[in-house]
Amino acid sequence: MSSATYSKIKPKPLFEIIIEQIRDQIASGSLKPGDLLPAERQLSEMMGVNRHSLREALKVLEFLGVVHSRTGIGTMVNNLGQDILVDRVEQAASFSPRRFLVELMELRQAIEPHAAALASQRATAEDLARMERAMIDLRHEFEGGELGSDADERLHLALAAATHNQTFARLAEPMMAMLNDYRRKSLHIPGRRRETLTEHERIFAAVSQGKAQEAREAMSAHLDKVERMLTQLEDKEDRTE
Amino acid sequence: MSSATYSKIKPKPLFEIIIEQIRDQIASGSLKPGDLLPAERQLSEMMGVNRHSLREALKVLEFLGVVHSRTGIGTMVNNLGQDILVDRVEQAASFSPRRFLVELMELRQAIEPHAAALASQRATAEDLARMERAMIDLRHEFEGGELGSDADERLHLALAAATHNQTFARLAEPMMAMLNDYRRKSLHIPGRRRETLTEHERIFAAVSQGKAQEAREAMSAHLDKVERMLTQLEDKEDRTE
DNA sequence: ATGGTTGTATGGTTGGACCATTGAACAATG
DNA sequence: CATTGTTCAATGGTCCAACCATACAACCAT
Repeated sequence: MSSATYSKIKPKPLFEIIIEQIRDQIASGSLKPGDLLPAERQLSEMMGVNRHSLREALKVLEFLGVVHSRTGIGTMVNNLGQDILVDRVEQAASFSPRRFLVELMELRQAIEPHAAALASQRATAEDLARMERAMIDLRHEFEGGELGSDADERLHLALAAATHNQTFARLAEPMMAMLNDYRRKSLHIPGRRRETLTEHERIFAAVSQGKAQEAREAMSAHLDKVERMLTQLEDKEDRTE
Repeated sequence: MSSATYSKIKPKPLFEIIIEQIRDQIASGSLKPGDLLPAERQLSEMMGVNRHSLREALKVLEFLGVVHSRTGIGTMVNNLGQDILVDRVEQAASFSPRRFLVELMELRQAIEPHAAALASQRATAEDLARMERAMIDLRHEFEGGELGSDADERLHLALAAATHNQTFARLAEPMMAMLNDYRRKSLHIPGRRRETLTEHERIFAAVSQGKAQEAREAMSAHLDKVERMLTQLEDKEDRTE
């Protein structure tokens, strides 16, 4: 057997090449927000591709919000944000089976209580400060009538980071992102914000005091509540469909 | 001036409607990950739109990672959410190769006891049969003087599958695969095989009898032993390096 | 069994056509 | 002069119809 290794041959689809080319033009400043792209017929000829292939690329960019096309006018570069980068993670949940959300919550039930226990043993002063900052923000935003879903996520991520286990931290990030949609909805439920606050306070207290078992149980109880909210929300959506 | 208000009339582009339709099919479970979509020509006719309009939608979904098309085969639904999580675990290995084994074991400590508890509640006769087969093979291979690392891995994977949580099952695969090297080494330690066998028998017994708490503890105890073997082996390698 | 051949279904790409909308230029109207 | 209506060219939106390249299955030849 030969020891030579072979890499997969992957001819890049045309539309992806076109996407990159247009994205580069925007990134390099050749195409500034507000600029009008050349007409499709003209641009496709310049690129040496068919108009359809060009349109496939333009539709992707339009869906991502990078450009927007209007009949009779042309295709314009949006001024929205410099980061043209696509976050697959953000949209992953909405393009996944409903069942996946339930599975994700079960995974949280497995990981986060253990993470809380580890964090209670390993959290540095810096870790605790970051968690406390999220706690303070969460409390303020609730009192101010805001949702506080960002502070919620930051707290969980800070806890994952406090385990000083990079694998935990790297896993927690997409898990939280994929549950973002649902998190925002659940915080609209009456009384849920106050509950959320006390549950998080209990978790943070246990972690900062180094009580591993208490931290594990507090997190587990919190996730039980969250999972109950999830099924409750899903039932409501099913009825309105 | 009239007090009447007018809302902007915005006809949704065809390709966005198509995207939503396909996304709903996936979210509702009508299209499961791994499923093959109808052929473009066929699907476009079913939807009453042109093939090109359908392709504009498919290219967006493909760029987002929801779906992937291959010439001569068709267009298949991806496991976007699960893929992201699996990627994170695999990427973590490249970030901290040295301490990754330790981190991975901590992740197992979090996931597998929970998985064992879930499996004890949900395992079907088929699941138990698959686990038992792995148990029998493990016993036979040990008696025959073989390593039995394959049977070991199969048992853990079968347990993960028995949770009937596909995200657990998918995550277990790379975790087990990356531990394979170490597993073979540890089974060379004198007496380790007999220990492994009794530990696995205890786990299997608890799961097959539906004892969730017992299964959790048995798995946790097993992983404690494994982790101890791991650090022991690492120390030995460090001395010889 | 192994390897080559053929046929068919698939996505990839191209060309061309027509429609709907837009804005500008221009004419018609008061 | 200001307003309104008309025409016209350019643009994106949609559709129809091919042809190419790949993949797989079935069959055949060795």
